[in-house]
Amino acid sequence: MTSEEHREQPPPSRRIADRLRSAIHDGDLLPGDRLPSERDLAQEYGTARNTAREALRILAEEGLVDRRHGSGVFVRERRRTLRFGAERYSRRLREETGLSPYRAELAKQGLVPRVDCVSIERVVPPADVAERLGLTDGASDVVRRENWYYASDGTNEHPVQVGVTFVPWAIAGGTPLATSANLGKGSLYARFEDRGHRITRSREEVSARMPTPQEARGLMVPSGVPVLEVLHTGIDQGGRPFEVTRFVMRADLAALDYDMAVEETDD
Amino acid sequence: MTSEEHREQPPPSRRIADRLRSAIHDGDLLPGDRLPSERDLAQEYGTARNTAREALRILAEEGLVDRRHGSGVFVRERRRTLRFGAERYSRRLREETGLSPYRAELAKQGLVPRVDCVSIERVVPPADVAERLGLTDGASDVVRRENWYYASDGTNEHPVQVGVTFVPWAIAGGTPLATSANLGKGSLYARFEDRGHRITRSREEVSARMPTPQEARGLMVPSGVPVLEVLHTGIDQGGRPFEVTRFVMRADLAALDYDMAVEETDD
DNA sequence: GAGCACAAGTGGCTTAAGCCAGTCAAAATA
DNA sequence: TATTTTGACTGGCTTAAGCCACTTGTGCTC
Repeated sequence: MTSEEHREQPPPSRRIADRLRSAIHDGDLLPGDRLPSERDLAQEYGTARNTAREALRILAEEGLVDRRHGSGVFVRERRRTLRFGAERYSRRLREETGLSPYRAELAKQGLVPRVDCVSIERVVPPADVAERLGLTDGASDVVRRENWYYASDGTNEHPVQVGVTFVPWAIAGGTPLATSANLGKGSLYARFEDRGHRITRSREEVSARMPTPQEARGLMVPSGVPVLEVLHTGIDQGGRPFEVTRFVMRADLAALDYDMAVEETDD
Repeated sequence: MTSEEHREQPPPSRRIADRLRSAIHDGDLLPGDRLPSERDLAQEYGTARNTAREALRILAEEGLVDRRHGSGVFVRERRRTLRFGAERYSRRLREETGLSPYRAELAKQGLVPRVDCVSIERVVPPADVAERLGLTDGASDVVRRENWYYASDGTNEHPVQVGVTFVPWAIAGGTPLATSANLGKGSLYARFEDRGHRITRSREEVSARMPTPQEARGLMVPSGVPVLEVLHTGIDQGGRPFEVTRFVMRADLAALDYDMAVEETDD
């Protein structure tokens, strides 16, 4: 080995990506701005078009830019995110507004909600759901309700999340929960109260991952945007779980707020 | 338009990716298995190597496979995730074990924790942090403590998360909080109690995104894995915020558990 | 003025070829 | 036997060229 300093420098595609990333962070490129075209970048840096293309792909993977076929590559706009917290299960909120948690949350932020109940079925629940509902086995079928949630700012409507709710047949059977897309005033949790289950605790297991191709299509998740997955368990006044919902939400449009007492009392 | 059915079929790279993805989901390829090499795939599907390469890149972006230079592409192993919940701030847990929340959490799961306090500085806090601490402006500097958290299963150690804690100088000044990496028995929250701030509420704002290049390097985040970002605010018995911590954690190694009372009482 | 056709420009995707760098096991060597 | 060397194989990255599909603005036509 000679005495020369071997300054490990990144490959050309990385260097181009680094420079563009800096320009975005420094404000030289503002949200909504168009980046130079692949062909222009290639010429500017003296590389092949594929190399410039690779640089843009890196930025797209990081979620910094949007690539629009036929139109160009644009600095991604920072969207206002919806914030969902546990207070959305509050009966007070429900009674004051008569709205479902999702509708109440969007109303607070001046957005127009739309919820689409795409299916109601009687099924055997997935293992993790059955476990949380305390259904050991056998006659353990549940009602599965799949809802799609959209938000509109007046001009554009985006899908925000999917929620799949599982309710033991013992609770849902013979009620609108098992049959009706429209659950009436107060929505889901009001119907549970009708059946004697008042939500008093909420357990939420939160994780994040990249969307599956189906999720990416369905939620129109842009590249470089993960999803938040929330496995929510509703627990009634008797400490019994009565409902499990799996939410999958676009992480660029939604976030979660939790405001909790730090417990010193119980175990 | 003629009468022929125009079955929109995906490009070759997608088709290869789809087949490999199915093989993974169906269990034909198990976690840890090696996928065919780029050159083999290209030959098998009669495409250029770059096309096979693109297929593997798609799977890597989805977080399904690990690419190891010189070695091959492997189905990613499902890791056991650490679950962090609000009960980790409990004084009971602290007093029983004498451990910091992180150490207590890992101990419960039989893993070996390591925490590295890499810097303690007096700085002007970022705007979002200052806002949550109720610092309007002026003499609003804080102590900034940066901690790196690792987990080891006995053979391999992984970085799990970074936590950057901000404490108003009015609270931290002249205490170990402002100077010492090792905070002694009970760690951080015990020291706050020494100063008269007992944590009674915890506000956590949870979001997810792709890591920045620095984060990806520092946390060794594999491709196709997002990070969870948690902005945590500690609130004392008087309802005053006394500490804000921004956690950035690998979403493949960690998740969040929240178990909360649904509030009917206060506003 | 409204509508349409077209052309220029953009990203999407592929090919075929090549060189580089990391890995790993087999073979050669001490 | 223990160590080193070597070479085959792996992914990393680039080039140069080409065709396709989508978008958009321009200018023409009715």
